[in-house]
Amino acid sequence: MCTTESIFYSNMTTEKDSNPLSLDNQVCFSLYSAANAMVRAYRPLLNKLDLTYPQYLAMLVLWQHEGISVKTLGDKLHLDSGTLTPLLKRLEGKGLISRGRSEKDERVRVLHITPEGKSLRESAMEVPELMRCKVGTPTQSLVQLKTLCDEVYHELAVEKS
Amino acid sequence: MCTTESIFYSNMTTEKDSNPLSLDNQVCFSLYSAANAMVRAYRPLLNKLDLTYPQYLAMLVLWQHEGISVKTLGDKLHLDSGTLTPLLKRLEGKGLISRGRSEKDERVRVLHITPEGKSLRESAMEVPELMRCKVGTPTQSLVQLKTLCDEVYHELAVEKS
DNA sequence: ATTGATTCAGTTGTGCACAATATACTTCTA
DNA sequence: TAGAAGTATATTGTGCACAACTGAATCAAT
Repeated sequence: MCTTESIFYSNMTTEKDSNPLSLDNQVCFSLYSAANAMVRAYRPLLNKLDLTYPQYLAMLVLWQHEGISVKTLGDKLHLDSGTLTPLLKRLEGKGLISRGRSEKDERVRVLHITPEGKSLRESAMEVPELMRCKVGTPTQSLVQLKTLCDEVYHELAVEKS
Repeated sequence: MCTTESIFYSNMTTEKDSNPLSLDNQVCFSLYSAANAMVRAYRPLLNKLDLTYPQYLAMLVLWQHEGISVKTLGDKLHLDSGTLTPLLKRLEGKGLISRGRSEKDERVRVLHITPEGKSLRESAMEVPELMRCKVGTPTQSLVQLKTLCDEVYHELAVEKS
């Protein structure tokens, strides 16, 4: 149940249009636009690695956790097999990973980094720094943004159970 | 040029892994996950209106601005014609909008709301409130989140020119 | 008026994101 | 241990998001 004490919008000035169906008042639209712009900004950097942003995210996890399953990867990235299976096939096609089978459980795919995948990590190391240069926003604000995004994510994700 | 004084990550604790290629340290991943979760949370609400989230956004603009062009709509939604043309055809297919031509300039499409589109606004009015109920996050935090998202968006969007 | 650049919308192709479903394998339980 | 229930991955279909490109209309500036 909800107290319905307030509507789902947020604008800074009280003078502005207070219509809840106005785009300017919607947090979600700002979130959506910022996320799109962010992926767009990554593109030229990741093109040099021949990776998309979701592929880059998958590689980040696999560089840290060798031999995990599709399920575990999906839990970490908050993505399902419908998204990951074709993405992982593309990474396999580029020779960056291998998609083996677990010996203990024939259902699970075990994901391994190839030597080429490993060596790509060197080029990827500079990406966070280059990306940081694109955003003039102070670091403290970015920390705050991350905290708020994580908060909203958990509010929306926990509710599923 | 960039001062490269800091890398593009942000974690709260100093004890944690400070690897810039760690998922836990990336603002962008939090932003990306929160945006995905948000669209997912809208889905059951918008299913009742037979709209997707981007379609809902387009309708929000068209309810407020009758007779605008695809270009103007794209400027407001930060989307291009490659995304909007098929989306608008789907809205037209549902009978919610009409896609006319400008008399002054034969290149531009003029978008109008149909009576059915207009009447859908009534049902849409409750969506922001229902959505607000899904997020326990205090309003003040959401205002802050919106401000930060808008800031990041402009940092990334202005750079294009 | 002619041409050269610009603008608007549309098309094509790729790659997510996800719902719904399928299939194969595993585990639980009677 | 046979069948039921559960789990892991894969498949199919829809709808974005965007890059790259096309074609038509308009504008600029002679």
